[in-house]
Amino acid sequence: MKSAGKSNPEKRNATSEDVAQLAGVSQATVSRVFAGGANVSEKKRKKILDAAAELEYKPNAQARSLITRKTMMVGIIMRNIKDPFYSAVLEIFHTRLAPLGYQLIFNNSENEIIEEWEIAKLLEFNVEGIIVTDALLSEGATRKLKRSGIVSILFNRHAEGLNCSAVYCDNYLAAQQIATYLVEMGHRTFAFISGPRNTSTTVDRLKGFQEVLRERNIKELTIIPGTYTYESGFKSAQELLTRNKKIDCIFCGSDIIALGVMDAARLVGFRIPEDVSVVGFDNIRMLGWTPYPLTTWEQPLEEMVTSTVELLLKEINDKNAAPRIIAMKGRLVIRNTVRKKK
Amino acid sequence: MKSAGKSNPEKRNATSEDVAQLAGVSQATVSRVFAGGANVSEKKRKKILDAAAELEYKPNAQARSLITRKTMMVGIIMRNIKDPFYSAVLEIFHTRLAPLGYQLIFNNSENEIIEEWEIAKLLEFNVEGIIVTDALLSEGATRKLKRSGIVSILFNRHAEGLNCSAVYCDNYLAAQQIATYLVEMGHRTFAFISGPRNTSTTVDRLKGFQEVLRERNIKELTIIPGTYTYESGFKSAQELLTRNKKIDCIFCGSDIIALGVMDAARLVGFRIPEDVSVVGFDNIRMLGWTPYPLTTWEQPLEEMVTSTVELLLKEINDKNAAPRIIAMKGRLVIRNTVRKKK
DNA sequence: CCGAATTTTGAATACGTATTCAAAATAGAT
DNA sequence: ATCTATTTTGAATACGTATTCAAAATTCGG
Repeated sequence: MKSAGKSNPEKRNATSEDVAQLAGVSQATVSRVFAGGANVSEKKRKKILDAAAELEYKPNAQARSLITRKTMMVGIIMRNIKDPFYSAVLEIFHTRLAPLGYQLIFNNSENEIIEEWEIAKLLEFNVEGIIVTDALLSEGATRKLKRSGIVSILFNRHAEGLNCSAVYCDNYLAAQQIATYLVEMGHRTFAFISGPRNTSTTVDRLKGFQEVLRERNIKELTIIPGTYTYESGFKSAQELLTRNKKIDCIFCGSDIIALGVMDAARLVGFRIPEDVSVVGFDNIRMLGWTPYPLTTWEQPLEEMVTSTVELLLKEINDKNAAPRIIAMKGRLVIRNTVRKKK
Repeated sequence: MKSAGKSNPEKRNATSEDVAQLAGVSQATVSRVFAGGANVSEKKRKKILDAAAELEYKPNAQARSLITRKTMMVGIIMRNIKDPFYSAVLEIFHTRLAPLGYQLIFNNSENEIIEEWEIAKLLEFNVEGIIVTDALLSEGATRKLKRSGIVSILFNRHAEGLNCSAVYCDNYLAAQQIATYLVEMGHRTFAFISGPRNTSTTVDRLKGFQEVLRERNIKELTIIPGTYTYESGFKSAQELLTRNKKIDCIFCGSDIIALGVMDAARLVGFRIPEDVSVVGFDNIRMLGWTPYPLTTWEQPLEEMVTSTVELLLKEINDKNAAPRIIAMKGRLVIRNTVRKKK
């Protein structure tokens, strides 16, 4: 005896052909109702919709995309999804793309540079675009994408020669403003606990920060590159503070790094901000939590995602559009980890 | 003048037909090479692979799925992606599914119960299965999925009548063991700051916890339902501790809740664990951070995801398989937020 | 070297839709 | 009622692949 119940596992989903038959029209007309909604008489439209409802018909996305050459799918490749900043990014991307009918194919990567093999599957699935967060695309990957007519956009990174659009927070400007603020608060000796060296993020921030220091003729800047993790921040701060006690202020490459820095500092006996000031970057939600009233730079998250999606759509609709690089501003959020020094 | 550069936007991707022509064979043979790898002579295979490489040919997933009736796509609907526990879950799902050739379509939802309209798009795209984390499927949605032959699996939830597979941590057992541990540590008055009431998660834990208390003839248990957020935990603890100072221990529905609880408690002047003990649930990575040395229940994350994927594949390959509900154990992780009371 | 068994191959077809083109139906003007 | 302009319709086709079926090529045993 077969398994009971009404569900018949052999039954195929209803097709537009089935609907057409039930409604007494041609398949073409059914298609018109579900595609453009082009000219079709009210009478038949109603019949078709009724038939479709009865059969629980829904258009087949694969068949449709075969003919329209639009898959309505976008790939997203993320590093660091465990960082709350990027969890939020993902959520917002979905919130923006879903109403437009786009599906989001999620991919994880550990790599600083996304290579061809990592996008191969997305190519087979003919995504219309690829969003890459916190990482770069290799030259090979970029070339392949371009040749396949697939739009790609870097989120929170940019690269000069790469011929690839990007949306990011203007780290140069941000670092300048942060540095200015810190100097005006009376700080003179600095450390920068950053993310990986040679990424645009780190380079730009360093440049902006150093520029201000140079103008003010301040020389004390220790640079410690690492990764964007709590552990990295913790370790770096521990080393820094035990070997050199004369740091006024630590500028961190991300909030998560800053949390590690704060915990390490406190563990070594430093009070924040009395003994050492700390500044973060991102303004993640956690900073509302009491142990971490971190002064930080807020990235305009929502706007960055909005711009990215706009750019994406624009390039999808005009494959000849030249790549654009959009820098967004952000703002300093002052909480309680920077002291006023006399 | 048109935009310069070699990329020709009108160029279509190479098809198996193109490859066939270049290699001097039939389209069918090309297909055989890329599909099953079925019988095809070494000589021709080589020719075909060379031609394919030259044309940068890759099979078209949509066309393929049309004929094979396998889309190699799985949908995942997540609540609470901002909770680090679930960020980790997502990452692991991708890590498990990618090597199997499955693409993961990410969806976000705020809802406790996923309704039909939220899965409609996934149905159009013919995903082979849907994973739902931390939420339930409505009856309508479940019925629709079943009728469309789409597998669905609840992750970290379960429901009796729903005829839907589930993988979750055995909350009943966990709560029992936690309660036993707490009682043996000398605690007598308890609060349970939980997630939403009426979810299996909360119900099971409450049942297990209460059972132990009943056995030991302990009556003091205050129950405060909320959501799985820091803010909810913070607020609940604040209320609880200002109105009733005689709580030995607070059992929290998730680690994130517990972090809010701890911060609130400290703010009100309670030391942890000297004045009040706190226990969490999940064992998120953040617990390695110094301010939060939380004793908690570790969910066997990796194993849970592994089981979910196994179940998924099994049901995809045998649509008649009866739904299974798998409860996994986990273990108590003792850190430093529960005191030994005399 | 021959016949049988086996492997390899290509022509044809199906998957489910959108679109083109010409025919049919309708509306509109007189 | 007649003729024209417009709207609505269906037959046919294309999208790019996997698979079936029968024919062609190869291998094998003696």
